Amino acid sequence: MRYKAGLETRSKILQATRSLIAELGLEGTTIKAICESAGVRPGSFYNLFDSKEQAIITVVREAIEAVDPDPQHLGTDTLADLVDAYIRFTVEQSDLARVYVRIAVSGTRDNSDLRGRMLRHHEGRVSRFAQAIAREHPELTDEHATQRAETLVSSLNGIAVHRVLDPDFDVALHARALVHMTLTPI
Amino acid sequence: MRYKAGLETRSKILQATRSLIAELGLEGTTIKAICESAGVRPGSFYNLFDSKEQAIITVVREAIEAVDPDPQHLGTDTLADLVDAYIRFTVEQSDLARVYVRIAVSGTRDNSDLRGRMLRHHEGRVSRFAQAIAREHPELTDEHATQRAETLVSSLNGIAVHRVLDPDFDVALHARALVHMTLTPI
DNA sequence: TCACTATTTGAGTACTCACTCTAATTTGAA
DNA sequence: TTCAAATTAGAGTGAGTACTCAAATAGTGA
Repeated sequence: MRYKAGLETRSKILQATRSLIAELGLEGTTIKAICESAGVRPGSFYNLFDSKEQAIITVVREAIEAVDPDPQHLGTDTLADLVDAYIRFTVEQSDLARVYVRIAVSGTRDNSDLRGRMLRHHEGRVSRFAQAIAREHPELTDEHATQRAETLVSSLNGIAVHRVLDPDFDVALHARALVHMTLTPI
Repeated sequence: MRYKAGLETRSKILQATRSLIAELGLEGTTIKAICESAGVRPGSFYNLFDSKEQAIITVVREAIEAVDPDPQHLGTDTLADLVDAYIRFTVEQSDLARVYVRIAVSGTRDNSDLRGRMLRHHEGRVSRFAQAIAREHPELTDEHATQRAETLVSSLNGIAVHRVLDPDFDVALHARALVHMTLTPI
């Protein structure tokens, strides 16, 4: 992918993948459908992506990065910012949030490659939440901040999963309750 | 299914489905694999089940019912009992917990039949949690108890999802923290 | 302009899947 | 013992899947 034609094809494929996920879910997002929707032949697809899975993961990752309140990881984000970004992703990109969860729980117990990546991503998020908590509550030890961040992030994931089931679920309300509970001294 | 032969075949099929889910995950749980493992031909399978999905859902539902602390719904269960049952299911039957989550987030936005069943199941659980909270904390209004139950159950789901990703995740620790937070007066 | 590589083509491969159907066999109540 | 219904066998169906590959074409730096 060194010529601009390749870049354009890549972006057409990612756009088609995004639309298909939103319209038809993961089952409708086949290579055939992606290629038809992008106006491209399978050979071109496989010239740019190793697999269908790779294209889907790329779409999800880009969407998550797009709502990052501190993409450079400068430590300028507050807990409220982070939670807000999380809520925005789950509410505004609920189709991709569903795919994210599906990827997380796909495969078998010992499907180490993909699961490892998801875990690292989760740990990165926990770490940023923990730092934000520590900045706002210096009285907490790092260990405590991390533990609370871990509970909070996992709980937010649960909120997001439920929002996938029930579009009327008030994500913001429950997220706020969780943050409040997390920051209440015990 | 009126003769005992049918009942035996049914139980062989469910047992095979359970093993396959644990060994190979949902992708390995094909009709072919189920039938081979159960020593049965596809025709027999479809004499007893309408679809592969039905057999899988049966397995998951039976496992959830097996850990119910109050199967008759008499209102004798405490919040601790309910949370404990939840933890036991996610820890002891983590393969089925994974399948449960996968079913919940499968399909498209508007896949009403299955999603509706999952939602009703969730609401039933929230209602039992809310009643237990109300029994233990009569000072809370029903509305508040329900809202806290809703946050708690969704959060527990998140803990369960994360446990699926990371078998070392301390479900009990985080569940306890959540319960404590939920019951702390605001 | 040329040479080299990126890109595209699209028919084709090799496979899996859930599920069906008819005929044979077994069951158990009357 | 009879016999209708339950159960089983198992080859077969048709539709789908992700992905490949050799050959044609287009883009770009020198």
